[in-house]
Amino acid sequence: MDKIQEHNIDEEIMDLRRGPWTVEEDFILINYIAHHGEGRWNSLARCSGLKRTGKSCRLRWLNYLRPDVRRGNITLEEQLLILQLHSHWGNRWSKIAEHLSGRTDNEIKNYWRTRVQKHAKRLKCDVNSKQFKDTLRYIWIPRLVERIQAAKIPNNSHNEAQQPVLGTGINELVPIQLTHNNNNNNASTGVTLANSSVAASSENSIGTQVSPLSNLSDCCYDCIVNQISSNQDYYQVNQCDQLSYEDFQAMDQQNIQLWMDSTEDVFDNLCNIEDIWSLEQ
DNA sequence: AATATCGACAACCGCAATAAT
DNA sequence: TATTATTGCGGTTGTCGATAT
Repeated sequence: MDKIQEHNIDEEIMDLRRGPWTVEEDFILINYIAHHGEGRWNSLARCSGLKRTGKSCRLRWLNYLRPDVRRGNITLEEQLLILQLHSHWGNRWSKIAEHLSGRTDNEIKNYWRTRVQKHAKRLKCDVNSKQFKDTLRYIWIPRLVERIQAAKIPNNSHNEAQQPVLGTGINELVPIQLTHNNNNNNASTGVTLANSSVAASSENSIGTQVSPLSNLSDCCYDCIVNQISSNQDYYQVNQCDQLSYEDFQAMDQQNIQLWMDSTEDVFDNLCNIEDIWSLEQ
């Protein structure tokens, strides 16, 4: 008899329930934990009267019922953190979740799969590919930073605070404007991160007021898709002047401080990414 | 109005690490 | 020390509501 059969028979004998939790079950679980504390999930499952596995009880509590669990839309700041932490740690969801107060690993994992991976598909590249990672790093993340900054500016006619939470991040993509003095891969490689006054402009070419989202979506997104899918180096200014991966690395070294300086306020209430990483060393 | 498809999220599963015996 | 039970993690699947056809 294989393991799966054995497992199913065990569940039948114990008459275990599966699938979505009912309000009554939630109530029982909350009450039990209120009186006995959390942990010892198997004995909790046995003693509480719930016809669930200990695993199932634990998951329900941690991902849904726990009082400090934060639910709802992922904020821009959280998106930024997730992208940055994922670039460092990969799919270590629980580790990433440690740094997003109230968010569960499951929620972050779902966010990544439904939002981020979806856009990798649209860009026709693998989510783990260098192409996509670079897109995140040099387009999506800086764009998020811009939007966070914009949302913090009071009385701004383009104030995005009215819409601080997005269902998706890629719609805010705009091409980063790079300047590039390619003198044989020396340190002269330069970059100008997209200027929010230009890139986040809410006017289109004919001066019509449009939402920051709509003016970015189709034209710019298609531009990115076309360029990346046709395997051109997107990060070029002069037509024959392409940036290599090494250029990217050098660029990052040179401009990371600039970028951090320009986004200093953004991180007021966030953990310092570098600190987090160094603590993990 | 009925059906199909999609997206978001909840829940399950297998496995590995750790704790308890 | 070996065995068993428990816990936690990451990948995957299932469910359900919204939207498109």
